[in-house]
Amino acid sequence: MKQYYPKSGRVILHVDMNSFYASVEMAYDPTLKGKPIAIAGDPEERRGIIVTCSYEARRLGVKTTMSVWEAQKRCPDLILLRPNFDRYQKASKAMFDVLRQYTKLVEPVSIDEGYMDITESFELGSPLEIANSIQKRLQDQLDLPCSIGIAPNKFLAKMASDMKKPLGITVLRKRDIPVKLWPLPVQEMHGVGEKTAKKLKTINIETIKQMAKADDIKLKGLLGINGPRLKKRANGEDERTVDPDSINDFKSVGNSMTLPRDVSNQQELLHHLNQLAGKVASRLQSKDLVAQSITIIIRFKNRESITRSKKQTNYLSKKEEILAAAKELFLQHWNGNAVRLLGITTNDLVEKEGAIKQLDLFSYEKEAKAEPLFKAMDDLRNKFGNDIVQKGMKIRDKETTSKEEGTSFNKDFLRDN
DNA sequence: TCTGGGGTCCTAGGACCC
DNA sequence: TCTGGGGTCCTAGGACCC
Repeated sequence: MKQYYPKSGRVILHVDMNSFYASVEMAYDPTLKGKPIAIAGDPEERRGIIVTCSYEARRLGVKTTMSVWEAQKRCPDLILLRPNFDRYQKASKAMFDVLRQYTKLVEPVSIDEGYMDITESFELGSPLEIANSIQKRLQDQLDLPCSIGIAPNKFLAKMASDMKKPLGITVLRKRDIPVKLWPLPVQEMHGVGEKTAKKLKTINIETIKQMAKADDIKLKGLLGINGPRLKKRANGEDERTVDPDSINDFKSVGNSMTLPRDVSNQQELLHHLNQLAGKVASRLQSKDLVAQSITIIIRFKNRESITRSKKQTNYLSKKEEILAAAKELFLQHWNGNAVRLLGITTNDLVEKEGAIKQLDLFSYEKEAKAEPLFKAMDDLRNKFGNDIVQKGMKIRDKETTSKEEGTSFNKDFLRDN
């Protein structure tokens, strides 16, 4: 195999699975192949939406986030499937295991997409050869199609993987930017949504090229620090590194539910809050995390919503603790109007081991037994600043809790257990 | 008789401290 | 006698993404 030596810079891949949930279902049941299928919540439920759909369904006018009844109106033969998250989770793990055969520098960004830094992987072949090999293996071994972008940084790789679907491979080099990237509408940029596109239109920015050439001061006034950042991206500049560990740093864990019908009965709402608290607690515990803050969300019948949060004096992890904190916020802030959706989110998460250590320190402090340790930590703070001391503790916690187990990757990943 | 649920990041104002 | 400005924490809301 011909060796490829990078002349300069990085080589980043963005691997994006094509209509992931639908593809997993078709891999699981091949008789579904070639048919219009969609993954959606309960079809009997009036609030169900299309989560993902096959390309056959897309051709017939079905789109993600469309309500189920509208999708059925457009496509009467649509096959509706309930989501099977365990199945998708398994497929996802198998897929990332394949990616990690090429490099350890794999950063999952969601269940079905991730970045890879293959700068140092040139002994495996050219970037294009590597991308071809990955795509073929995912297809042959897992029966799952993907698109891959190849570029010198994350932003360009992400834009590139979007350019050809399904089963595309797109190279986007710096010199390709004027021809391949700049003609696109600015809302195609990752990070520019409906609202931002609307704002940009007020200063006559409608294409990525216009964004690339825009005035920094104007952008900053309009979009804050995100303005100049987007301009840099439009010019193909993005320094973010591929971080394999970022997936483990949870910032929040929460659950919410749109109620089967709008509810204004307090007892009933508290009952739903109780259910949510149970879900959040079990997810926190399975991740070995405790929370220092809690947020509730209440969406009313008219779709307006409020969030209310409170920093806690104690760490939360048990269902009863989470329910008590959520209930307090709810009773304090609910105005009695009919509720459409309820949610509980826990924030400021700390790994349980670290939290116990800190609690231990706290109780020692009360008993004034930990003088030497506190003095040592104070010394460190004086020397390096508080950040370093906290980071050190966090890193240590991570090392002790990291775990990995192998999975054989073949199509059977879907059928076992 | 439309529009879910899981997240991340940023902004902005007020409290509080020095 | 009338008045500062920086920094951090807490809270609420908004934009965006998959």
